[in-house]
Order: sequence, then C-alpha cells, then structure tokens
Amino acid sequence: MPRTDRRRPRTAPADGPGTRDRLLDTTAHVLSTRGFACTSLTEVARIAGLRPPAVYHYFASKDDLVAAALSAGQQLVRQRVAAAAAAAGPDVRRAVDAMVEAHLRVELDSSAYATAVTRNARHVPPAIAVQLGADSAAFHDVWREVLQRAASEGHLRLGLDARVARMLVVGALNWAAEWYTPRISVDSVVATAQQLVRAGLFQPPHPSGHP
Amino acid sequence: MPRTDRRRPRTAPADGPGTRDRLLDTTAHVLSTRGFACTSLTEVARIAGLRPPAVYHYFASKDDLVAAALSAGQQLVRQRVAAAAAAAGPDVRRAVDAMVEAHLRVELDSSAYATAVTRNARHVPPAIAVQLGADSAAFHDVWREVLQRAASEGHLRLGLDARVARMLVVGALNWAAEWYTPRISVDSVVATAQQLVRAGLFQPPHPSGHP
DNA sequence: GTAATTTTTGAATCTAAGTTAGAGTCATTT
DNA sequence: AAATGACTCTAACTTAGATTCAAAAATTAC
Repeated sequence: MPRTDRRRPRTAPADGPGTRDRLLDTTAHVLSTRGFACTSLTEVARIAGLRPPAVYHYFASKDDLVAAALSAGQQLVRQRVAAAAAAAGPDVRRAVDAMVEAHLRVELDSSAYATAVTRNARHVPPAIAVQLGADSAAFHDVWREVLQRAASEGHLRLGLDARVARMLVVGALNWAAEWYTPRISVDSVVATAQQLVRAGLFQPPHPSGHP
Repeated sequence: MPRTDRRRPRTAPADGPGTRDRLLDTTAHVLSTRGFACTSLTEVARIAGLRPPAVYHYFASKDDLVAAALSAGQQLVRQRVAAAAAAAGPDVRRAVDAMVEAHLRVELDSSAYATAVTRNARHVPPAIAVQLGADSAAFHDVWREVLQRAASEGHLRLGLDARVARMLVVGALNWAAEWYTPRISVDSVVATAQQLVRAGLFQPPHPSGHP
C-alpha cells in the first residue's frame, strides 16, 4: 500500500476556516452556562452549526473536546494572572492587588473559557481532571511564589498558614463566577476583593517609619 | 402458562425503616465525592444494597432524591452557622469567627451532606436548583444580618461593598470543600480562615481607648 | 477539467441510565 | 388461616447521548 503521505499539502493548515476554534468557543460557552452535567456533544455541535459526527474530525472524543476547552481556560487565567504579577514589580502588596484584579476580570468580564474552567474544573470525570492537573498546578505556582516572597519578607500576618490562605483566596475569586451578575459592576467586585485580600493577608503597614 | 413464577425466595427482604435515610446518606456521599455529573441513581441504589426500582418507593424521581439530599445539606449548614452566630452574643467579630468555624467544621469534618451541597448546589439542573433556592436564601440571610449589624455599628472597613464581601467570604468557605484533604488539620484551616476574614472585613481595632 | 484530500453528513450502533409494570416476600393484623 | 400493606425484586421499556462508518459534498491540487 503506497500511501501518498503527501497530505498536509500546502499553504494553510488542513483545518477548516476556524471550525475547530468555533467548537472550542461553543464548548466553553455551554460549559460556563449549563455546567458539565448538562453539556452534551450534540448540543455543542448544533450551536456550532454542525452535526455531531463532525466534531470527531477535530477531537477524538467528548472528553478530549471538554479537556481542550478547560485547559485553554486554565492557561488563559494563569497567563493573565502571571502577567499582572510580573508587571506589578517587586512590591508584593501591589502584586497581589494586580493578581486579584486580573483573575476577576478575566473570569467575570469577557472569557467564557475562564468561567468554564473555574466552574467545571472540579466537577469533571477523572480522565479529564488528570489532563487539567498540570495547568492547575502552574496557575497555583504563580500564587505560591508571590505569597512565599511575601512571607520571606515578613509581610504576611503571623500565624497564617500560607498554603491555606492561598487556597481560601483563590477560592473566593473562583467562586465569584457562581454569583456574579452584570448588575454588579466588575469594578466594585475588584475593589472589594482587593481590600479584603490585602487586609486579610498582610500585616498592617506601619504608619510611621521603618519596620 | 408463561412461567413458573416460583422463583427463588429472596432472602434479604424489607430493611424497612432506615432505608430511606440510607438512600439519602448514600446520595450525599456519592454527590460529595463524584459530583453530580457522575452520580447515577443506579450506583446510589447499588451502594445502598438495593436495585434501582426500589428507590422509587421512597422518592418520585432521581431529581427528587438529589434535591432532598442537597436540601438537607443546605439546611444543616444554615442551622449550624445560625446557631453559632446566636451563641456568640452581640460582638460581631466574635460572631463572624464563630460562623466561619461552624461553616468549615460542618463542611470539612463530618457531613457528606454539607460537602454535597457546597460542591453541587450550583451544578444541578434547573428543576432541582429551584427547590434549593429557599434553603440557600435562608443561609445567606444569616450572614447578611450579621454583616448588616457590623456595618451599622461602623465596624466594617470603609469602601467595602457588604454584599460583595459576603459573597467573597462565603465563596472562600465553600470552595474549601474542593481542596481540603485530611492531611491538613481542620483546626489550621479554621484558624487561618478566621484571621483572614476578620482582618479583611473589619476595621483594625483601636489599640488604645475608645473609637 | 479530473483526481485527491478535507470536511461534513445521514444513518445506524451501542451503551448507560431513568423509569414502569407486575409480581413475590415478609411481618403484622384480624 | 386469610388478608393486608410495606417493601423489594426481575424484566422490560424508553430515551438520550456518544460513537462508528460509509458515502456525499466541498475544497484544493495538478
């Protein structure tokens, strides 16, 4: 069988005009609104303007599709938060403020991917959860590093378990996707969350001179 | 004559009373570990030592069963938190400490019902979600009342949106069910959460005399 | 143009799960 | 002993949804 492995012929990649991306977008949207339990391949395909079998040209299975969408969401959140932390400079309080804002904005503002991952990452069958482990760990690394820096510089409140505090803060931010409605401005959520997190995490700044 | 309906006498007959509770326990357990998406009537029945149809003697449908378990969980959390708030007396800081502790202990310590509701309440089909609305609202009323008292007494940080702050705090507590493992002591989670919430929510106490 | 390849589909298969129907067992009552 | 009602079973029905597959449409290469 001489297979004419001359596939992948030429200019544009073999994919259709963004069909794959459209499927991912639709998946993220359905996941973020209906939740994993009520997300079906059939409905995703229908919304994307396709019949269910067409999905299998781009993804090996439903789990693959969902995992790809959630992974993209987790990476998006991590990138935004990491970028915000990096841009904030050496001041850890400023860094935490920036990370809180970045997390909330990407989660509440625009991206169905971000909402999809925060709402569904922990409610997904094991096969998918495993694939998300690395992405999730990378995201937590960003927070861990900043809080470790804060601890070593003596800014954290005494008696605060840094790991537990991190999980609580991330939890508060993640849970926002469950209750946020556009009737509340994102700005006010950001402002309140920043105040809460900063005051909760850090030693009160010394009003007078040195430590 | 179709068949000799003299099949074998089933040995394990009526467990009678307690079966309904056992079904609820099992449902709460499966919900809290696998999540709603992976919870099936069939498996719940099997773990409870029954065949699926037997469930219908106690509950009208799968939705009914799940709603009953989640409702019980939500009421349990509300009762514990309300009792803690009531027992704490007039000091709002003390009340918030007590509510944080009560919430975390019932969620992390013993009750599969509490974990089930915090993990699944927002990931359930609309028919069930509606039934949970009242329970959830009653729970939030407890927090709302205490924070309103704190605000009217001038203890809350300035510029803090009380509603947003409440949702963030409750979110941090709820999310704990997602990451907690027995390797961490509940005590340390409680202590860190109390510190975080109290410092985040309240004006720093005046070290010297009066306000 | 035709051939090759990519993309999509209709139709069928397969599986898991919720549900219904009807009958059997048991403890208790009368 | 007969009757009743509570409880559970087996068997079958039904549906929804994921998946497979061969073939049609659309696109691209030559």
